Amino acid sequence: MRDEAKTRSAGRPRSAEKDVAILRAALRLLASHGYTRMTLDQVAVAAGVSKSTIHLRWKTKADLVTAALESMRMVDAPAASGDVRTDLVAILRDFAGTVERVRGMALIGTCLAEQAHTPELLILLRERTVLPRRALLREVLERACERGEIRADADELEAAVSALLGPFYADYLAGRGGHAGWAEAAVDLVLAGLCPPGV
Amino acid sequence: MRDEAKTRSAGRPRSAEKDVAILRAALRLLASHGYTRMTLDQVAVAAGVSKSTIHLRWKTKADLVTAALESMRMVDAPAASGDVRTDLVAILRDFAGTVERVRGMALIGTCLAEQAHTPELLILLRERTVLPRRALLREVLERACERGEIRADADELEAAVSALLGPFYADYLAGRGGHAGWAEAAVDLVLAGLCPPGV
Amino acid sequence: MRDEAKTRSAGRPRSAEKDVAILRAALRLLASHGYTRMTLDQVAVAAGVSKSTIHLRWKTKADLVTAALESMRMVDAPAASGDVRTDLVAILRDFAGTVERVRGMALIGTCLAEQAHTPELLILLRERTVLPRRALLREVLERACERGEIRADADELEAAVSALLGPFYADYLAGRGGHAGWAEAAVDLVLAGLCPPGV
Amino acid sequence: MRDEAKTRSAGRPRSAEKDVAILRAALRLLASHGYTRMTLDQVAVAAGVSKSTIHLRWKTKADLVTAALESMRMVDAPAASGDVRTDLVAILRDFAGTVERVRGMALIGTCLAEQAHTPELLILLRERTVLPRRALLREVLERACERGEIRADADELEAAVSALLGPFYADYLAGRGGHAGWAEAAVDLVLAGLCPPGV
DNA sequence: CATGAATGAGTCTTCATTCAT
DNA sequence: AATGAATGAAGACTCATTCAT
Repeated sequence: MRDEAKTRSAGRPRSAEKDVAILRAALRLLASHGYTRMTLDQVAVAAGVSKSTIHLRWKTKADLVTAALESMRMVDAPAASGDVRTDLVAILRDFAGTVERVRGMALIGTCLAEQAHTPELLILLRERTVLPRRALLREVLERACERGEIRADADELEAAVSALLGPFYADYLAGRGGHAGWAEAAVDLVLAGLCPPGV
Repeated sequence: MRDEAKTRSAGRPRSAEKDVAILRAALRLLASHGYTRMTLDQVAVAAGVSKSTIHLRWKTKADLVTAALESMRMVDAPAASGDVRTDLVAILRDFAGTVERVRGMALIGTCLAEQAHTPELLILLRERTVLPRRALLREVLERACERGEIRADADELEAAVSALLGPFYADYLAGRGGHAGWAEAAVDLVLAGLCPPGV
Repeated sequence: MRDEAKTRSAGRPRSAEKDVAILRAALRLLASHGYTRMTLDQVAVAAGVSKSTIHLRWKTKADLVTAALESMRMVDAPAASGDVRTDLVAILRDFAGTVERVRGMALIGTCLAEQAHTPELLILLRERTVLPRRALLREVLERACERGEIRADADELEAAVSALLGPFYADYLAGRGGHAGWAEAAVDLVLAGLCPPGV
Repeated sequence: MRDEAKTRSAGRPRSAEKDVAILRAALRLLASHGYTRMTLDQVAVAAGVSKSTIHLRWKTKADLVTAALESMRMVDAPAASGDVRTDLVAILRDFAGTVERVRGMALIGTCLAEQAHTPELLILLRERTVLPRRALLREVLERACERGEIRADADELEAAVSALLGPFYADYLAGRGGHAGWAEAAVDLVLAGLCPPGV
């Protein structure tokens, strides 16, 4: 008999716990098995629900996976110290940590592999994880620009961001991922390239 | 009556043409559909052979794909001009061209996605394509080192190679892949970082 | 506070409008999709109620369909002119019209197809539609008998009724259903066969 | 190494026994369960093959059922005696016997019920069973026409055929199917209607 | 009463792999 | 050697039915 702003729709309310349980399970299985190998059965068992409960929320497997990717949250930005180098390194380390924690490379792999068949996956991954992380880095660089510590136009800033993140991917593919000091090396290289000539 | 490494057993010899046709078809389909979505039927049809003919040569699907990856050939190194910058840019451009031509990012994606299930894939990809390309780049850098144009130890050289290739991956994931000038920007950044202080 | 046959239990009375909406929807979907293909979801949507509301009234799908068939109403008998031929033709035409309007042949088909699994269906269809229609025809014939216009015993009358209706089914199955004049031809044939020898 | 007219295609030949076993099983199950209730599992078990073996021959369930219907063979025409009445009765009795033996009414029911969803079914049933039977009846009538025993144009002949077969369907639906003498009654009625006036 | 959520059994179809010719 | 048949083990999705609000 409560008449709140949001009028409760009739019937049994949909369990929010199950929502997140399903999405989490899907995301984890997606990373560990890949899109095609991940089965709805696995997700259902892992989430502790019936397969039909999944289908009640998402019509198809692609819908579920899409939603799972959409639900992905970037970890919060590391605290800014004000020092360019420190901040960039912090972001890159957090990035590497997150990728490792969520099996990010496998996730990226699935999205790349499915590009021809389910292009939404890569698009979503990009919007939810890649671009936000890049924005973080660019912001630090922009502020340094304003302070006159570095000099670069918009295009050069994008290139700098790619130069910061890129080595991580290249290292991973070369089998030398996770080696210490990669972040510092990348930051130093970029900052050296962007330092105003006179300094 | 060729006497090659493989000892010939009695009966009709296996057709070498079919070998390469199968491998080529597998590689192409692997890149376009991904490991799990690629079916042996598709490969058989594309190669113009029967499914059994494939199994006659490779016991399982994983074996076939492994072989296909093994058979992958790096394109020949671009001609060296002697100028560091020119040579590095040429290698990176050839790299980007090859990746695009063979749908390399999808191929990489499949190998990453299958890492938990079929780790040989990524290992093979690394050995056959990633590492050789890196060797090309490192060689150019090493020669420049010998000439005194740049200064770096072994570790720094590896890092430099990752800094050269990395932006390509980062750009791709950010949705800004294939934009002009990326190779030059990467090379300039790296060379700036490696130039001897006095110069 | 209606006091009908069905004893009212406490609480909100079941909506009679929903009853008929559900039954109507069920009947229509039964004819267009067949028993097994008709889903309760479709019925619920078509009737504008929830699936549970259906189950509240009828325990199972078979029960619902049975009730729907039971609720089927024969269209009223065409006005009798007193002339045998005219009246028979009128009944047959009305029959053909009804069958077409309610997709009767598909409905009959479902009942026949389900005979092994849900025999009530055919029984109900028979009682509610087939037999009443036959009674109409027999009545006309009986009156003609009393007037001495034709001569036949009970068995022969039943046979005559089958001879009147049968061509419709045979034509339908032969793909020549709905052709003009079938009713007249059937009536003429039957009347010719039943005419007293002396006439 | 036989070079016969039909060059044996390579590989293991497809088992003809399995072909007919599958088709027979499908037809039987179609009649007893109806199209939608019949499952490929049932067919596979009944035919003693694996489900995949069915799919190897027919892409979909509809294809299988269609093929089963196509494979249906009319029983051979009863021997002709030359006497119109005798021959017509013989055909009708054979018809009734066949319908009973193969659960024909259920089969017809399925085809009618599926009309909206799989119209091929009814079309096939018509071509394979209904029309051939009608042709048999019409032929007898036509010969009688030629001998001058009856008189009718093409349209009237078709109507006569429907008048012969129709009572069977009408009786069945009325619940009085299979009663003795129906065939004779139908034949007598039709012959009476077609006899030349002067006789 | 009425609704929407939740479920388990079931169905078609796909596919890597093994057999028979 | 090469082919096509045959198979068993899944997997996505549907649906009648039961629960909880």
